[in-house]
Amino acid sequence: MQDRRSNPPVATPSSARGADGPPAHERIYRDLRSRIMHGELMPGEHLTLRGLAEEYGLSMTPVREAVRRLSTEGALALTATGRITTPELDAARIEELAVLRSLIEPELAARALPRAHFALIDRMNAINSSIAEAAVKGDACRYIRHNLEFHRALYLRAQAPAMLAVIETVWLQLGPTMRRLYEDLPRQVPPRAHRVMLAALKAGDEPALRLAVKTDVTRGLRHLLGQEGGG
Amino acid sequence: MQDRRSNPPVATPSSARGADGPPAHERIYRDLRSRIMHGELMPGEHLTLRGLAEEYGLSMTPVREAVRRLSTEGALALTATGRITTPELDAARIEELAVLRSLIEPELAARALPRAHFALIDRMNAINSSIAEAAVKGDACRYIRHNLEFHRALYLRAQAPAMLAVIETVWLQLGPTMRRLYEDLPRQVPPRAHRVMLAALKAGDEPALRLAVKTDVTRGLRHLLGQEGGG
DNA sequence: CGGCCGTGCTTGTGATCACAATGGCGCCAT
DNA sequence: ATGGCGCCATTGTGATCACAAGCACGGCCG
Repeated sequence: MQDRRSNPPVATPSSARGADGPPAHERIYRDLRSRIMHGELMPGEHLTLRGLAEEYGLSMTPVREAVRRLSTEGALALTATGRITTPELDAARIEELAVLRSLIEPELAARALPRAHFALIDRMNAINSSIAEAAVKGDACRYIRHNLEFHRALYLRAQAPAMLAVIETVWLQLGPTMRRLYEDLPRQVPPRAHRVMLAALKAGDEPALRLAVKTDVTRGLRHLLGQEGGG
Repeated sequence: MQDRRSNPPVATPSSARGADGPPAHERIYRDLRSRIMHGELMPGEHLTLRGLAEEYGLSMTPVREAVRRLSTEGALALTATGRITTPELDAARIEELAVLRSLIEPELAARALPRAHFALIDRMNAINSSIAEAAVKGDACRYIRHNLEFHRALYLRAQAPAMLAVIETVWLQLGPTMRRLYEDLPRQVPPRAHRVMLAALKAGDEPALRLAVKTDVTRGLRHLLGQEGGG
């Protein structure tokens, strides 16, 4: 790229701030985080600070902060020498993360249950259709994105930001691996457990909801572990 | 501080690197994280990048990364304008974090149970004594530190790094609040549930262990919520 | 005497630079 | 032809600087 400034010593930071919204490092962080969580990056992919900085039209400083935050969350892995890659999870790690999902998500669902209006169920139904659509089109990224959106729409009603943050971190860590899964595997049936969840939601049946959520998560686990040898 | 270098343009980074161990930003991160998790900082305390930089004898750059990572983990709170404080948790947030503990820690304990040698139980007994000792001396920091050490010693045997990382993040968020709790409250009995945990461990009784862990965590919750109005 | 506003110090943000270590690649010797 | 070695480009690390937005304190006016 050309020099964006003619006077040698410094550049004007104000010129880069098109909008006064969130600061640059926050924007990179959110964008990268979303891309990783939704499986837009394959496991083992290499990233560089300068590459990302150029991609986002910024200097290394904010990029570094974003990358560091993401590596703390397990969304990115740093080699011993500090190189940045998207993580490759082994079977044990995947199992752990799936168990965390099965521990936390039923609780979130149960907390959301009393607050689940009809509008929410309608919305979840719509998302469910989008999932099926993405599955038919073989769009792995969209499939993952809508799948998580389905869960998040429900959990947002739980009024439990701390628990939601934790579970999103788990999703984040699973992001690249889920990408590989849905890339390789023939598309799974449009989610079956999701329909059970919706039924339990309508019926106000908490135990059934908890079980359905756990089943949904565990089903994904089996697939992830089943193909782990082939990766 | 005086200028550490006479030539004006740049300083030599090599002079600051006394040891070639972990990089500076990692050291600050770990140190700050430990201090926060173990309640060495009160809730609502103010920190500044330049202040921390001076305290650690570094520039703002690595400090910024450490602070950002910690704020991502919920160990530090940033005001809307970016000011850094140690978080003040409300009752709902505390309850959430306690529930997360009660969901995850029994699972970790159960996974550690088959691997719990005599040496581990001995060590946990010793830590338990240290807890009682700190309680008598009214040393809140040491009390918190040994209490977490007690749990961590057990959970390390679970061979579940991802789950351990998550629960440590929860501890981290509770750090300053626990500090305030143990500061105000008259010292609680030297942990009762810990003895039950040890008994269940010796007996190899998983359900009893799960219950004991959950009880230990929930007991802390009640105290935290009970005094929440007075903070 | 109290509330409002302006000014200045404080603080976070982002860019740039110098440096060291690493990883990759080609070259040379066997 | 292949394996080892050394050089160069790449990449992360940390320091420093310029800038803008705050917050606080003090002065001014009501």
